[in-house]
Amino acid sequence: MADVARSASVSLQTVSNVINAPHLVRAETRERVEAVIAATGYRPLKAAQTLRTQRSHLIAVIIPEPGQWKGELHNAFLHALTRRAQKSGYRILLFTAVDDDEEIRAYDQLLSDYTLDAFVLTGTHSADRRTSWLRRKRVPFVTFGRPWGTAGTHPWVDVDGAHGERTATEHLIAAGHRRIAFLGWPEGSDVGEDRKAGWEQACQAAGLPTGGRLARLEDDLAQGREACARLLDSADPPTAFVCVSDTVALGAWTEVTARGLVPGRDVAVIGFDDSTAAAAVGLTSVAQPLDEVADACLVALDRLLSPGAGPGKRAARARALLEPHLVIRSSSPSPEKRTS
Amino acid sequence: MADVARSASVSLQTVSNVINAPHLVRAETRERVEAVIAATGYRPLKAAQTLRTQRSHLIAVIIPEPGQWKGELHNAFLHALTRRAQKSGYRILLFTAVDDDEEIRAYDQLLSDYTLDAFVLTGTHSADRRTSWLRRKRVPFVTFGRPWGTAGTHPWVDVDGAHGERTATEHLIAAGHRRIAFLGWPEGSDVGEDRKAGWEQACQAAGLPTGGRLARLEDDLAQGREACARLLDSADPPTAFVCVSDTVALGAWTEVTARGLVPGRDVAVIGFDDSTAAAAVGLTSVAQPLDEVADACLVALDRLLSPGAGPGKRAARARALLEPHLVIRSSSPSPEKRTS
DNA sequence: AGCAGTGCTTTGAACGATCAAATTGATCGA
DNA sequence: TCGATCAATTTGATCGTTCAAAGCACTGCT
Repeated sequence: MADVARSASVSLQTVSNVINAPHLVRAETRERVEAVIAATGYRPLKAAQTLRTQRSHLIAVIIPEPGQWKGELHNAFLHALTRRAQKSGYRILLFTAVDDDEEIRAYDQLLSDYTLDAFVLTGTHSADRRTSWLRRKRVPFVTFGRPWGTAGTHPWVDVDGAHGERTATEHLIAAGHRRIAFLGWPEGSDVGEDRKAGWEQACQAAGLPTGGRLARLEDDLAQGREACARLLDSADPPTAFVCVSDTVALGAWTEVTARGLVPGRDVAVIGFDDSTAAAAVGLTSVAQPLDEVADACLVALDRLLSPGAGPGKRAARARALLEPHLVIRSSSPSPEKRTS
Repeated sequence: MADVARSASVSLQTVSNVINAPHLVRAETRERVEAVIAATGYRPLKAAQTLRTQRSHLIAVIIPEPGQWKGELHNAFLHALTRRAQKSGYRILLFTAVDDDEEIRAYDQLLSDYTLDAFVLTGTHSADRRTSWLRRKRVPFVTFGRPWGTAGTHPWVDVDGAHGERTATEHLIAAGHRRIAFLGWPEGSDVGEDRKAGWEQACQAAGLPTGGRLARLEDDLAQGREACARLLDSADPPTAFVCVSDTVALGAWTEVTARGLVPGRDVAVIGFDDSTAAAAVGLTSVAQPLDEVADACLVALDRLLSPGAGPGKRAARARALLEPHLVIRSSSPSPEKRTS
């Protein structure tokens, strides 16, 4: 910076102003300084800025144990977030933790070591200790996931699971399906119940019964296959399966295939999350708009971190409920067939 | 830090010494300072240390486009790396790039903004511009992946793919298989050829022919399934398939299942990478020891970053070729059957 | 007594940036 | 002509830490 100042015959502060408050500098001077900056490739050192301003431009995000919180989705989210953050001059810092308490301890460490600007949390659930801890410490954060059942609210971004499953179910109904089953998770999962509700809503709106068409199982391929088999062997077998996840849907897909039936022609199957496995076997799936999620997260953080967002006034609280979209593949009717 | 110094009635420098060079401080004094540190929970600010020492304790790693370089594996690697780095007081910083040139530009940005300690590269290939660029800039780095065909060497860690496939093939031979096929990638992939070589070695050692038992295809489930079908329909069908990846293996698994055959009983299938999909369907697979890889990466970096590793003397160059291990599931003979 | 050596601790400067306040030079109305 | 106002720029202090050099007791040797 001293070099730039000398070359442009101005003081250090003027160089700083050209970068951080260009309106304070006369156009002529500014251009001269900018030319030198461009010529030398000067970029301010984050460490020095951080020391002075208490801003690191770092955002910490957890990287979960592989296999937890559906690794592939989190991975895609991390990617989208990293890309989007980069565009706003932020960077993503990783950390690990096996449970919420360890995660809180990780927050504490990160905050005292690095001078973090914010956190992005994933996998929120009811009575989430993490959000209350962060709120108490007045640390800016956004969650990917609604504050399920929690009273205190905070900026969040989420994907409307109910809307996704409703769309999936309506897609099947439009193609003539009348006996549509739902393969869901056990009770107690906020996300799971939300997705189930979408299926119910669509069925009820079309006057289709849901009784006896709901199976609850762990997020496991084998259990999905088994549940699918059970329903297919029942007195009144469904012609379509809407599933709470791709894992479960792939189980159903496997069972259908193993019976010599063709998914999409004989029995329809729809999953959730649009995993690579779904794409590989041609499974129709509800895709989360992760780029939009990442975008909304950073917009919320920008608002939180920009001056004016003091702890006193919490202006427009950012909440974004985004709509997923259906990726139609061979395991469900193609849109053209919607002639019924 | 000033608070600690005052409470312990010592100077700032002594507090610093207690933390960074305890041997310089008298035991009595040290204990007094340590007590105050413990009581106040003081931790030095990274930003200030970085400014002074030019060390950020930050390691940058790419997070690839989802679907590239087999996302799930990279994700698991990132997790292992994050955990291991945390243990050594380092943190992982993410960045994205779509190709090598953009990646190099990202290096440049990261280096001038943050004061990075090192990079960890993945997916090395022959004539890799990234490694030469980093070497030229004298930036410390380790690669997960051998410097395929490159003359200049640098610290690297890799998994012995040939050893993995050899082990897989020997496992099948020990169980009595004599007609073992290999589903591999097209020529030109260093990793692919390495894995193929393992299968060849095992076959040759056992006097089994490999001619006509090799299929080359893209890393795609459908192509894996197709190649499997072609071989099964040939005049001399194989009884077992060793595959270059889980994706391909799952294709073969699907084809076997669709024919009403039972994987592991009628036809054996073995994949590579031990993905969650493999675990879900019970596919035997070669697992990369990612914890060990992460460990070796950090050991190498520690050596690179510790004093004494000046650019002049490059003491013991770190290279680690780690052995993967076979995770035996239902799609291949169980070890007990090894009675033949 | 004087001087070098050793062990422990303190002092002053520096890392690279920004903030707050001071300075300079115009412009302008009274 | 003089002070007031305003825009553009500079000066001095500061963020929290570590480095380099110095200071201060002792000890031991001559």
